[in-house]
Amino acid sequence: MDCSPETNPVAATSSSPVSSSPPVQESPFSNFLSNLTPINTVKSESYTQLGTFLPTPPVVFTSPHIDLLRENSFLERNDIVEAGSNVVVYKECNTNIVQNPSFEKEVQLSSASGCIDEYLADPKVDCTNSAGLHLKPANDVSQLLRSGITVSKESNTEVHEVIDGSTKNEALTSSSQAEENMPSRELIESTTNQSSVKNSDELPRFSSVKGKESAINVDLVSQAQSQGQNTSKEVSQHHRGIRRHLQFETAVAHKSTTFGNNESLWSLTHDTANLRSPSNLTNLRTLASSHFDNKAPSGPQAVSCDTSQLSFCPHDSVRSVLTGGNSSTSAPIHSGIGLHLNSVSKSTSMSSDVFSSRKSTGYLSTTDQMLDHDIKKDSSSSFISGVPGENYSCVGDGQQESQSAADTSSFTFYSTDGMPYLPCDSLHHILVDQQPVSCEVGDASQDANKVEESNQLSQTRKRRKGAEISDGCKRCNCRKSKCLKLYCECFAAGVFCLDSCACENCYNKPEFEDTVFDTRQQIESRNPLAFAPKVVKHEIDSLPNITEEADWMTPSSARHKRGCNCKKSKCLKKYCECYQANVGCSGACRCDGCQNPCGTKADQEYNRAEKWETHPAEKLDTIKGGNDCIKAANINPYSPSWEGLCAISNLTPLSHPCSSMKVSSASSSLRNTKISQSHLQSSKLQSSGTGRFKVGRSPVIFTPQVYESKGPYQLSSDDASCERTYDDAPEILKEASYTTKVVKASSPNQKRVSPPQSRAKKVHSSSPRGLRSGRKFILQAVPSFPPLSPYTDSKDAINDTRNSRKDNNNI
DNA sequence: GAGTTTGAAACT
DNA sequence: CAGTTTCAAACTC
Repeated sequence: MDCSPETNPVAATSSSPVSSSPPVQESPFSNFLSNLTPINTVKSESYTQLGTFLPTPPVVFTSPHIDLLRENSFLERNDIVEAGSNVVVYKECNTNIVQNPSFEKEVQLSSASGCIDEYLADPKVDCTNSAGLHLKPANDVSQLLRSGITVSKESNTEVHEVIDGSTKNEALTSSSQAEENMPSRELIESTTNQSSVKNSDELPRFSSVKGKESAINVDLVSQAQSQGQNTSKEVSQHHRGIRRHLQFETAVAHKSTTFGNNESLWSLTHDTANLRSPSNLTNLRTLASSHFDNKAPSGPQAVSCDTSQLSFCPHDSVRSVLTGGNSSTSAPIHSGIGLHLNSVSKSTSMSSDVFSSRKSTGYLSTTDQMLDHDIKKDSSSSFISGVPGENYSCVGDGQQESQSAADTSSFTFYSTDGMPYLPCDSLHHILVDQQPVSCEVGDASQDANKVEESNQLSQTRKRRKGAEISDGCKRCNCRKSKCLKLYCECFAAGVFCLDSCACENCYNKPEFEDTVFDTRQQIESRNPLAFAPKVVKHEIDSLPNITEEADWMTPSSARHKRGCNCKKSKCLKKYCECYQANVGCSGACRCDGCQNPCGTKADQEYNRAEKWETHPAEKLDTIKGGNDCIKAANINPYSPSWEGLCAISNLTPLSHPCSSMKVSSASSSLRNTKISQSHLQSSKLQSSGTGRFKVGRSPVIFTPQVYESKGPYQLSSDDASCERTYDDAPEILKEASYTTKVVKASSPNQKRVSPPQSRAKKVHSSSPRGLRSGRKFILQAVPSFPPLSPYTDSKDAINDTRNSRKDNNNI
């Protein structure tokens, strides 16, 4: 696209070009490193002390994974194994990857933005050191790396020497183990080599965009994985694709910040809820990668977690950091990226069959995809969040799909709001389907044919009007919005537009990263939930002590967050977002003549009302209005706040589909913070208001379209609840969230299940008639999650009544 | 493929 | 906050 930065609509706030790199030898980085304490000398007991040095809390792996971790060299460097303990404390590099310049500005203060760079720059710089480097000007390493990037291949050696020398730590530099397990050096070499291959046009991109060093590094890593001799074009495209991936990584890294030290999020105990943590995802990916490296054929049993729960909300983490939130709620950015990168690099040698194996397992990570495509030499990273029940679409690079064999492309999986739940397998299919095109390399004639076919397919797809493509991938077709408004599906999903998009004058590209994020910030300032998933799936079947509620909840009680506003489509066409998402309309909808096959608004309202009528006790705590209450309550049934109440401990931000930026949250912006339930409760109950989140840039934009959340009190890690709490969310949302808790606290049969706190007391009991009184409701008293299905518990008579009312409503 | 319809997003 | 406009996807032909 002819998008020149000069015409940047938003502002050319962007990126301050990075001028020439300072002489490497003069970088203060050297002196800084020289003072670092060798990580290996750190004992577990000194974590407290270390904590002051390392903002990143230790990562705790449960014993079942210790061997695995060891086996995969995850523990070799910075890990601390407590003797006689089943817990391995893996001290993770506090890699705050801030690819996003916008975030970088914010995060640098409290995080080691340069950590990842350093980590990459010198494999011998362990995490501890890296973590400590947060004190260091973030640009130092970046500058070093830039220097390495910009220097010719011949100078790579010199660069490395400089870097190594800068550490002045023989222990760090001489460790063959580190060398072996931390192929960063190789990566650097490879990347620098590649950089030498880049044409002159590429270099400026690497070095001129502020805050992109990390992304660049990761890009380089990815490139290094499989690319030995890539053409400049390949590098360029690949780079672009990776950047998308990196955004996600960033989000992941930031997201992890929100996890408390003691939380088991990092325990790789098949805790699906944990997978919602980007950090976990990262680790899992890493683990999976590593695991596959060694045991590819055996499948990802080690990572048998349900990736479907993955969701990301980078914002939260970053904001938490920025706000200097307390450690309990906003742990220092904790990324695990180091591991990830490490594994990535280690996975460079992965064969495609390994990927096939992974794909078959249902666990596909960014790493997997990245590796997969790297192996194919034509793809860039992508992120997949196999969220069961979550719709993901692949925002793919048409070129990739069509030209993958010959050209580099990137793709990103989105979770589309409109699609039915797409199991991980679906994603696999997508990838696998692509594989034949992109993977099979060998026969020249075949390749040529495939390329031709791919090109044809690509053109066909690109011409196709509409975003969705047969493969489930989406691409926008924006013409006037510059892809910087929510009109743009890509932008809304938190992903960059792809080359395959048919958009015009597109600014939603990595080149305009700053613009994109600025715009996002603006939008979020108007509507903090703008990039939140539109649809969330709320499963309460597993609600402890509230099992009966499951009876009146549909198996997948997903609902559109805001509800639709259809007037003419009767919610029978994809114009309707609810219909598009395969979710029933709810009281939040303002649709007319709703005939949504997944459930009409009337059904929803009736069910809810019926339930409450059947169980007036609940009304005592929650009702103060009539049906309006229901509607009002439904306004935010899936709001982050609401979700946060459901399972604060299991926050799951998602941002873009297949989970990607249509698992986005990327950012989406999704600012999901994993906050201890107790904390959240207390904060909520304390009248909230504390700005746990600040609307800021979303590092990564992954906005899963469908969130799955479970009961508020389900702390089980098995439950993936997506809880997002937005302190900056409208008060109404907070209140709604609160009310949800109140409602959940009551079982249908009037069994009170330890209501959240005394706040419920504030809710005045209302007469049983309150529900239908028609009075204006009080949001705080309204349950936010209406029953999606008939309250089976309500007996047949009720059902009969319901049917009759339904008929009336239809009339 | 062009044109229309639709409803979300953006604007006022 | 409501009404209007803009926008792009969905849809129709």
